[in-house]
Amino acid sequence: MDSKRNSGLKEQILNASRLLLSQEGYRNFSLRKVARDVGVSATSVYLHFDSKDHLIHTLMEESIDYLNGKLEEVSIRQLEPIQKLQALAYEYVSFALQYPKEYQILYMAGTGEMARYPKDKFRKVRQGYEIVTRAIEEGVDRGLLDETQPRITAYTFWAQLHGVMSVVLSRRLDNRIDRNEFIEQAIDHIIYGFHVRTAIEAD
Amino acid sequence: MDSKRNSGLKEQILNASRLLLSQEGYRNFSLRKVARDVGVSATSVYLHFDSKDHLIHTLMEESIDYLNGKLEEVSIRQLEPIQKLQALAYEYVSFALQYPKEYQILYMAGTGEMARYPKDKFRKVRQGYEIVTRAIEEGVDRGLLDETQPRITAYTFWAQLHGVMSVVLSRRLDNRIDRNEFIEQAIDHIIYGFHVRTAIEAD
DNA sequence: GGCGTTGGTTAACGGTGTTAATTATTAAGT
DNA sequence: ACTTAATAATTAACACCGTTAACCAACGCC
Repeated sequence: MDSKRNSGLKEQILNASRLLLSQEGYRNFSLRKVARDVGVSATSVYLHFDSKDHLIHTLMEESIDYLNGKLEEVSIRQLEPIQKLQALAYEYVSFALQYPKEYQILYMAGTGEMARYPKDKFRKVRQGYEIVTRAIEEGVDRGLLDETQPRITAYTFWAQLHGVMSVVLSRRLDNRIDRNEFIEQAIDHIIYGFHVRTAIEAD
Repeated sequence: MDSKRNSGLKEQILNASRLLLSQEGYRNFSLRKVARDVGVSATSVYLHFDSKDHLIHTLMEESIDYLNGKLEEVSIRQLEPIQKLQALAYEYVSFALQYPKEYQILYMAGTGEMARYPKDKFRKVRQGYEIVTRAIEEGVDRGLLDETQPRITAYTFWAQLHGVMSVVLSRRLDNRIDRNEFIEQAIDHIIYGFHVRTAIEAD
């Protein structure tokens, strides 16, 4: 009925979903609302997505791909391992702050949505871990870090960051605390916790 | 129809809810299922709870109270600040591992449920932070820790722990990694990340 | 013309939270 | 013992949800 017959309905659905999901959360997110927002019948969503889950997972995958790209960019920069880890942390934080809708969709997901996330796409989820693991291994090789199991450390690193941003974005942060200061100190703590020998001796 | 007419229906509802919620997640949790499980009509739930949210929040509050109690116990023990922080961390982890159902209900909650959590009950949520903050302040006073803003550090501490357990319990942990080893190392990192003075010099 | 393919529709099914009206059961008062 | 009030539970209904099936309209192609 519009000028063009199908001016990227799929994209329209994704945009409306992104907005609705971040605004009203998973609980109040419904296909029928999405359909209403884009001015189309509810069942039309099924022309582009197999299910509500498929739609949500598409949204998640978008963000994962974007974030992975950003991390990869940082990863190939010629940086000292410690600075690289720091840069990775800030890149992650930047994504969360710059695209809160997208990040929230990811981090609001909770166990439920994650459990239903298709297994064959978990490769991408792991990609972030791989990048961090490589940076840590590099640090270990150069004698800057004393981590016996870089893979575990990578998980710890990621988990801590996730926890930090989870607190920041869910209003659980005491409002007497400045957000940026909190983030800076948190990242500082996380990096400092990685047994950085030279940093201590050099200071 | 049973022997006793109402043998703690409220408690039965809570038990069934705990189970269902942890097993099927928030997504597939429904009052009607709960009602069916306890063998009662769906609307009977409303005799004891104002809404689905109220039921869920009651469950959350239970766990928060329990955990706060455990943390308080640790807190009044006569321990050196560093050991106290470590003990608090392990208490938190123990709760998560010993009562995974309850912990999952809390940590699966995500932003949505948390946003709807009644404001006047957030005092209790903060209690955990207060306990950690006190421990850190004690460490600072005794010259054991070098933290300029204990409150921020407390939030960091908590956030990191949350992140770690979030990874552990949501199967996002690579299965080549031993769970306990991961947890130990993570806590080690977290504590070590707190600029610990004597620990470095004494070692 | 006829034909299938694409992009969309409406109708319907079983399930959901929640409310209103209704019935059974218990406790109290006199 | 009989009435009254409160309590505990029920059934019926509403509006919404994800999903499926059946249908319809426009287009390209022969």
